[in-house]
Amino acid sequence: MSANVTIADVAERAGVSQASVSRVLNGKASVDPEIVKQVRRAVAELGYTPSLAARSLVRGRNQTVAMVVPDLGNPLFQGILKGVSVAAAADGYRVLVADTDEHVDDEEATALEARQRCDAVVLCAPRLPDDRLRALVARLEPVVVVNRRLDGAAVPQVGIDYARGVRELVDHLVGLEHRRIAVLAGPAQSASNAERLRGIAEAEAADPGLDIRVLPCGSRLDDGFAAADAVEAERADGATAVIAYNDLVALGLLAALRQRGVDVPGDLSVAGFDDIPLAAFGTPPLTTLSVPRAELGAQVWSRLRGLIGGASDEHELLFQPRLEARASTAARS
Amino acid sequence: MSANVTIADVAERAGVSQASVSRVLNGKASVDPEIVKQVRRAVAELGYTPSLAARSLVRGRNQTVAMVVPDLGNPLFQGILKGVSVAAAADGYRVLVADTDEHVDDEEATALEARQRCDAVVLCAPRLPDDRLRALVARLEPVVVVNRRLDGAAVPQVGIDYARGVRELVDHLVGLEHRRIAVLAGPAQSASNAERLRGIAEAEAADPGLDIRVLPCGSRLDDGFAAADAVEAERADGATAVIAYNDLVALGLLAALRQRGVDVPGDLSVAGFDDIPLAAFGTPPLTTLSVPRAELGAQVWSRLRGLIGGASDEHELLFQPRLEARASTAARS
DNA sequence: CTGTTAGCGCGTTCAT
DNA sequence: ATGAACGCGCTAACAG
Repeated sequence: MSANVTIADVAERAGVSQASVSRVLNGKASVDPEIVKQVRRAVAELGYTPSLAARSLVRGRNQTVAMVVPDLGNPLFQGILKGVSVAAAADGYRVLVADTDEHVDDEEATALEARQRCDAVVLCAPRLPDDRLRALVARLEPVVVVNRRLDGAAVPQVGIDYARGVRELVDHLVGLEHRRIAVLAGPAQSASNAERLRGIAEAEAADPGLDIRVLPCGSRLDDGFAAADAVEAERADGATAVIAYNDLVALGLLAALRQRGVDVPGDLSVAGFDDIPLAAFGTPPLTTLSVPRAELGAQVWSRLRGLIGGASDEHELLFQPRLEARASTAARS
Repeated sequence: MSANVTIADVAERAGVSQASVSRVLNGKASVDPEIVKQVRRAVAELGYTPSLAARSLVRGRNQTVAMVVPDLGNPLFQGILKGVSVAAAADGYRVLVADTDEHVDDEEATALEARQRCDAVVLCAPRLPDDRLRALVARLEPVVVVNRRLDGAAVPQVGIDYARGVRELVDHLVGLEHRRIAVLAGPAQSASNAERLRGIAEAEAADPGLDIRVLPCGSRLDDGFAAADAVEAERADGATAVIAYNDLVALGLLAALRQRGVDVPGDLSVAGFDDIPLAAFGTPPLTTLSVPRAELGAQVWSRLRGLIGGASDEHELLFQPRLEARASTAARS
């Protein structure tokens, strides 16, 4: 039905010109009420639907934006995607996902290719080196950079204040009498990892009584699971708490520790980051830093829409994570 | 740069006709090697990129497919999305996500709208009544239906054999001496829930010694958490094992049970469905039925590609879930 | 307020 | 093998 019906068919059926049909469809100029009625009727009878392809060609717009992520398996990006997705949908936009599958070197090509199909892009590229990212962003143009700060680029950025969050977490732990803390670091090139580490360094500098050791780890469940040996070594060495790169890592660690008979938080306190849905249902429920993923996604869309509309915006929006103290952290015994 | 360079610019620069440029770009007809060289050079110098909008208009194709899901937060759909996404990417296709956010009544409109933007659609609509789904599918045409069977529609379907899987699970439990089993049902209108229930009924019919009670529940973490009271009542009544609708529900239940001091699997065995990444890291590790989400996604793409290419295919592909016996189920004590 | 005309950028006949 | 011309379906000038 609606398949091959064109605006010409509607025009003919309604006995008017294509232009008039176009006008009533887009509500541009004012049209004689009688014609409007005719057109609407013809549209309904024919089951006409405008060709988005043709519309895209002439308008130079798709009503589609791309979201480039390193890994859709990461709950953080899932949440942001969902947030962007529903916010964009409310404005008649759809989102195309491009998962680079952690292949940093494909990121530029993927993003560029995605941009071609869309009016703008939401870029999550935590691993891409600064200079390459800056260059990329310039070619992507209507773009908002998510979850990493980028100086010297006239592009809106929305992210999470990891440094401040992690300091809050350290304070929480210190309040519970912990002094020797192990930190499970994320992927080495990850920007948000660097931010966390910066926060750690600041916390250490502010409180000389602190002894924090950073252990290389990763960003996924199994990374956390595999870090158990190293964590145990730290514990033998006096560590009483660990801050994991994110909740996935924390949950993986929790599983490995339980398997080893280590009691959390009795023997060791563990904290994560992100407050993924499962965090509250962990064993024990995980202390973590909550970030409003959906809200963040909505803000991303809001900025993107502005850019698409021709606005310029190079502000940075930093969400403050909120400490969610749960049972996995407790006073040092 | 590459922005407003058109094929005409390339043609002029190369001193040939647009048609020739088009030919070398698409490798359609054979072209003089010399011209090929000229064109390639011009393309490179100008940084020309074909307009996908124009191409879409003339070809009637997007190189984009839509995936409609009820909830992106569900790990099952995430996995399938990823599978479809990478498989499609290998063929130069991208995928558009349309999350209906569990609003069954928007499903048709959303799917139709998505279809307009794309060459085909992957439809996950577990709640839509059969007749509406059949009607919808006809209008979506190149479409593959995921995770639910649909009789009387000439459309490929790929899903999971929930009925058989759940019987396998029951067998597993029976092998562990369980006879009184509670089942936490999923959303009432969910097709895959019905399949599971069918499996349960078959298992019961085959083994008169079995006593299985179905409890209404849901599909999410908190549904499982909230079901703890009902489960405890069943346990008081003699139930020694529970089969949850999916892993999320099982994990939620596990958390609630732990909170109540119920030992799993000592006091009660618990099993889930889907084998989401976190299942193996649960406390205790969750016995579940593993479904190859990525592989399933790849198969979905393979079928979809066939349809786009004009093939017809109305076969049903049913993946057999594999039992993943872990610590959450044990012999009745 | 309406219809006519001219593109948007590309693929594709149809001659040559 | 190549180029000229047309059309995909729509919107936006421009007249009237």
